[in-house]
Amino acid sequence: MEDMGGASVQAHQALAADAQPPPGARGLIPDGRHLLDEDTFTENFRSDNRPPRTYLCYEVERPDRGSGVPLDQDKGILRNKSAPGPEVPCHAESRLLEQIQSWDLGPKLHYRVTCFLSWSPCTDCAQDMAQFLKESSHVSLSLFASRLYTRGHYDEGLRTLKRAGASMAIMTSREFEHCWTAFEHHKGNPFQPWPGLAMESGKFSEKLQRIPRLEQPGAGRPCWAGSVGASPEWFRAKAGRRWGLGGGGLGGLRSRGGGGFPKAKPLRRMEPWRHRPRDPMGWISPETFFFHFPSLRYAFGRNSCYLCFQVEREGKGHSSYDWGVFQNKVYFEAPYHAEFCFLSWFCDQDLSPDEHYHVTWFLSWSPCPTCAEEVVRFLREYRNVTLSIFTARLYYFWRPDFQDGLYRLWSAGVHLDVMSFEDYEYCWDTFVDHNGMRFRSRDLLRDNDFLATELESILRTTMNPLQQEIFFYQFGNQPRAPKPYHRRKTYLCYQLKPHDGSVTAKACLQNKKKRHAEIRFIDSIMALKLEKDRRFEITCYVTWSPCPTCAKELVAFARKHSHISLRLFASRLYFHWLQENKQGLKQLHASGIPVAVMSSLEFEDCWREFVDNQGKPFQPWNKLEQYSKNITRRLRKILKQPPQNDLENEFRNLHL
DNA sequence: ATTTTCAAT
Ligand SMILES: [Zn+2]
Repeated sequence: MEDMGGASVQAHQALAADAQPPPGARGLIPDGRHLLDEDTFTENFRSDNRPPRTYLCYEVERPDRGSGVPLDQDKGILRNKSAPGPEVPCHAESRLLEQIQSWDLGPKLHYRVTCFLSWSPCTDCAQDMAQFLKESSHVSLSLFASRLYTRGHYDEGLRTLKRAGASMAIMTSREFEHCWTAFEHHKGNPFQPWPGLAMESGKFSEKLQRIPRLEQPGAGRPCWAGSVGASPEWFRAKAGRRWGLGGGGLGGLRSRGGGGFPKAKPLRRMEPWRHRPRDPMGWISPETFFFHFPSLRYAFGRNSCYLCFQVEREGKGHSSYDWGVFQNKVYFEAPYHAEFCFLSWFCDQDLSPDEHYHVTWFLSWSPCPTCAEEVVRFLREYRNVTLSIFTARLYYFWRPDFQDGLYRLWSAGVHLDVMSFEDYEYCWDTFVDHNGMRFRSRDLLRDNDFLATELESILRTTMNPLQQEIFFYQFGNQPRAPKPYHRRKTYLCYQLKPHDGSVTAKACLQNKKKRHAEIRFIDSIMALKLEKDRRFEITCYVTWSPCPTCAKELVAFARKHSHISLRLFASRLYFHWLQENKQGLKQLHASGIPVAVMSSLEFEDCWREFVDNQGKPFQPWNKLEQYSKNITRRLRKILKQPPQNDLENEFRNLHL
């Protein structure tokens, strides 16, 4: 800047160094020193553009004329110089500092510099400017940025700059108009705000204000000559609706290498802030968090679901990070669960098969079976995506179909867990508009232990599908348990269908917490709240016939729910020589619950419906039929039935 | 606390 070129010449040099448009062809008006042409202004300052370069328009207010600022430099336009050649790259802000330092300023006088930047300063520039301000008490600096440049530790930079006394704000239409008038070769055309200006500007303002400890008490919005302290056009997003504002990065995950050059479009090509109806929002309010995220067993009134997500993207030699929040919503009158919103947004991103994506969800409700199915399908298709789900509460956790959904997620390799204290803290720090407030768990963890145990037992004992070895061992009808010896426990596989429809629910249950599988089965069916005026049929396959207590419970269940007809097939008879047990079986029969012994037909069906059979056909074990016949003979004796007859064959064929 | 529910699972 030692030459006498002035701002426009420097900018020309910058353009030349860029080797992009030939000097003078675009950008600055050749004979209008301090003016930008209309296209350049629009391209660089419109906040919905994201060009990989920075323009800086500055004005200096001097106490008097001739106080050290060269006449033609009290106002100027600078842009960064990128460095394809040997030159060291230089941000526009550095060039401004160099320029100011080249002036012969009177140390007793006061100078006010106002800058309008197309991108806010990067970390390094902000630090440099802060340093400069500390050394130059006779200069004050006001910055207006069209957009926040959010790479690296930009927030620290801005904080430092602010502490050094600079004032900072996002440009509103007032500032754009001022720039238009002062720096733009507008040929007399009035400034036309573009659609969405106020919103874009407001979003960046919010983001700027959210930088912790940025605002100093009493520090207001900066003024530039002529702004007369008019109230700025703060954009206020609708309550609870904020959109993510890319870049940056959060605790522990922020991208490194701040000050990369040139100021390029942020690495992430995912842009959740583009506002389409299914796009995510940014932060949620503390109220939302404390209402929607506590781990409660009885969660009254939580009629919606929040999904806070982060996406860690790892590619060759680079990685990036994205985050946001989804809420379930109705879109063209159709409801979409939050999970679905995420998936549809994510699949819309510019994904590369060469990169790996690790997705983490923090959910207020765990996924429903439909969403679980959707997720499983998604993971099958996107092999380079892994998913972790931390859920605050379990959605309909007592219902077998919902349990099954969770089990399927888990089987598909999803890391699934109930949110822990640390997860809550992380969510607070990352997704909540906490305004610097420290995390307090308050009631968030109230039923956390219960839910964690519940999930664990769902994943452990909701065995859908059954593993092959377990099926063979547990359902085997050998008189003695084959070696190596394991205890043969009760497994109950049930299949429910409406009389005139196809299967609507099925699951395999074990005893749990001293509740026999049969009782859990009754619980499961009750939880479905089946319509009373419709007829249903349930087939159960059990490894052991019911104990007397369970038999009684089943009888009571059948009496109470006459619209449900129930059939039982047992592989083996449980302590059938005991009078009590015999009695139970008789009672079942007497109350319209037929009990029969599983034959190869039933084993085959059980294999097909409940076992992770990997498409293989059922292979009967040695003497299966013979054992089955022996047990059948025993049962008939108990039930005082005549030997095998056609009636029984019909019964078997009826439901299969 | 046998009832909580991405409001219509
Ligand atoms: Zn769902």
